[in-house]
Amino acid sequence: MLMKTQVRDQNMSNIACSKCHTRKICLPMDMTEKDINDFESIVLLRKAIKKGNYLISAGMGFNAIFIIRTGFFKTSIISPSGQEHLLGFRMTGDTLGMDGIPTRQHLSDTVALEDSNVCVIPFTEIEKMASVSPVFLNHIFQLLSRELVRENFNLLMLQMSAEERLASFLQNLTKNLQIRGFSSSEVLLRMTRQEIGQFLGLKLETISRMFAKLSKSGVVSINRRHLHILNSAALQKITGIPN
Amino acid sequence: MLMKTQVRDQNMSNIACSKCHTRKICLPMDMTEKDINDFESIVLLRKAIKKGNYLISAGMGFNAIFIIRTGFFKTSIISPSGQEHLLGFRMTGDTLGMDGIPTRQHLSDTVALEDSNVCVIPFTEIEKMASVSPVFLNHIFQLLSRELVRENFNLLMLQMSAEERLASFLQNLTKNLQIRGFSSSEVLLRMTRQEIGQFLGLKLETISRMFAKLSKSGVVSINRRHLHILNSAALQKITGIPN
DNA sequence: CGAGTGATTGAAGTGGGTCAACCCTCGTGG
DNA sequence: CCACGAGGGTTGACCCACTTCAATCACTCG
Repeated sequence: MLMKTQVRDQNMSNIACSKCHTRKICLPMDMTEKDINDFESIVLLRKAIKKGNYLISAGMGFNAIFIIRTGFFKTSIISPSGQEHLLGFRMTGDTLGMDGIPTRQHLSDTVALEDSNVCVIPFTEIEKMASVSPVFLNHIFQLLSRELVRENFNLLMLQMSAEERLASFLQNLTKNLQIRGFSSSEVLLRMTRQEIGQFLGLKLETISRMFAKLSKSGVVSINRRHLHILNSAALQKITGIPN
Repeated sequence: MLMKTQVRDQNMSNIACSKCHTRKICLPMDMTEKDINDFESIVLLRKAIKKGNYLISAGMGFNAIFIIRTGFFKTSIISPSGQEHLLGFRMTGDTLGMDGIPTRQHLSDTVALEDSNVCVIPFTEIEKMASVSPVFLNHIFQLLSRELVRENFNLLMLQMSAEERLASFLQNLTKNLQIRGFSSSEVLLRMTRQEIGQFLGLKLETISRMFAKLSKSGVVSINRRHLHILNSAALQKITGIPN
């Protein structure tokens, strides 16, 4: 079933990580030319996901991890009480599906918020490669623990006030956009107020009000999904987190 | 400096994991006799930690992971605003210090809440063993992702009401005690109301009030640190999480 | 053009925070 | 052996940040 939706990319005879624009983000810094070639050889597939579609569903069997080439995703879980909670948003170069490693079963949903494109990396290949290349094994550890750091941060965020939460969300978002070479002052939000709220543990009305507040104080200007960061220093001041 | 506080256990000529009572919790199920013997050979040290002392400080260099033989710990981080937030409590058989793997530097503090005893496992040995034993490599993955699952759960918890948070804290605690063969109905709390609050994102007064509420409705009885779970089915009902 | 979804804004309600007083227990030292 | 102090816990009164409910607005897309 998975195979049916996977298609070999038509635009390239083979997948050249060494020439990919996300290289700097999805591969470890200290990989040699040879390491990269080895890695290329196990990234055999691309997969396109339309906006609104699931790349991963909770409970689904785990057999590959994904790296986002282009697009934007949200990851979420349904709480026992039936509410959806967002674990985070992922963009170009981010890894998806790591949470399936332990149990060989995915724990969370991953949905495309715009038409997207991912590389598919079979986990058996990853294991093989990790067992012969310490550099690569270390990279996998790094990826896993990057997740841990992210979640730690989210935990801290949930203890802040509504304004601080939204400010750190925006700070984080723009930092990630900047790292990837996108504009960090002019942003098209890919998610609804409701989704931001589900991520930050707030109601959509509160998100709207906090945007209004940040707007009134001249920190941002916002019109529906079009966001301008006018004063990123002020954002830092609100969160207390240096960039 | 680390060496100074590490002492070879005096009571045993060498450390026998195969005979240790925490074996079922800290080692993977599918380890062969040989695997266990190999593992034993790299667990060379024990370390005793007095109540109130740090086993790990944030920022400290990472070179070993620890497994709790006896005792009880809290792990915490200081937020940019200077507040202490608890990431969780750890008991017999739990692993400590995994968060240092990525950066080779610990991210959080770990403090003993009672006099405790841990096994010290040098990370270089773990890496060596992981590169030759797929079973062991897999175990390390399992441990890392167990952390991820735990944090996911904490995120969900922070979206619940005060009563629900305390109930799921108690549910979790008693489940863990039960797995380890302790009484799950009669518990001596190792932490203060303040620490429970720092973990659940609530103030200590709120914890006290919620204990009073659970007490009034006959779910628990509590006197300072002495807790009795009178109706664990009611706890489940409050959290909505089956056991 | 009209329906539907997402966003904004106001008014009223409430869960948990804040502040403060008081209690209990335990350890310490006169 | 008792007095004392300190730290942890409880409880009440009040407050406020966020939620809830509801009305209205603004795009977008059949």
